[in-house]
Amino acid sequence: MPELPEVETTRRGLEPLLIDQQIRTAIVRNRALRVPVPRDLPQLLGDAVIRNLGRRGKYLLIDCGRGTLILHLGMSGRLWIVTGNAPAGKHDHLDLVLANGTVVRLCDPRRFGLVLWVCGDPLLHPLLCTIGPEPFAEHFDGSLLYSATRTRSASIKQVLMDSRIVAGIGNIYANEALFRSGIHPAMSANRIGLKRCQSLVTNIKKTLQLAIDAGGSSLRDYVGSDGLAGNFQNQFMVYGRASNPCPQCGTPIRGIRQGQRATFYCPRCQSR
DNA sequence: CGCCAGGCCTGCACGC
DNA sequence: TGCGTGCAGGCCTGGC
Repeated sequence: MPELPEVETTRRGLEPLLIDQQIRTAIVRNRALRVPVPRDLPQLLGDAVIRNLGRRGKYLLIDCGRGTLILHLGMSGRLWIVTGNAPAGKHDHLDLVLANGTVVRLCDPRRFGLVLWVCGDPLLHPLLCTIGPEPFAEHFDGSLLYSATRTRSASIKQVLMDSRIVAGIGNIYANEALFRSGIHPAMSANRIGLKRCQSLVTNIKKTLQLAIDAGGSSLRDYVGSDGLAGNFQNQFMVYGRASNPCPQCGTPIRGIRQGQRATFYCPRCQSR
């Protein structure tokens, strides 16, 4: 589920509650995520003080001084603050218990997420060191996307979802940004000119920002750290809207598949 | 029952 | 030879 806007919404929601707080312990109920949760997480985290809450692409980075807890929410993960004494459910695999009593809970029904502990620079971890520019970085601009795509004959949509090109863009936001730029998702990336790359970067930033402003998108199970659903799904132009009218021209939105993933576009507004 | 779902890694066959 | 590419499959549960 979570793409960059949902992870960022989670980060912002948790930040004020976690910064400078001491961790009492971690409760691991199920280690069987995509990568096994470290067995000794309670010892690694116990008494650590959270210095900073960061994000790289779709990864959440909890800086504990002596090391960093890296979380990825996979398709169905969610981090939330336990209110009251809510008993752990079937898919609540991990709790971080703070010294002040606050409990941060990781729920991930499909278990595609992961929890890692790294010492030293977390950005050097093999899973993070190949990630491309953050979409909001100033240096991520049209000319960078243009040069990064010259050798890529794959479709622009699949290239946008390649984290080595740009961080954090998944299926929803690739579809939405391409619509906003009027680019056909099946167009070969290396056939897109500089002007359109510039437009695409502008619309990637714009779409992600609008989604963050809306608290992310809530499909199926996603809710933010405060338990509230985001509502960017109400602003989807094309995603999930096959055969509904294009918001710009009224032509029915077309749904196709690209590399096992659902793609949605307007056949009139988006050209090759 | 089969199919679908927001992620991402691996391995394979293929063509240049 | 060695890329990049396009697939398929795997990791899981739940909803329709």
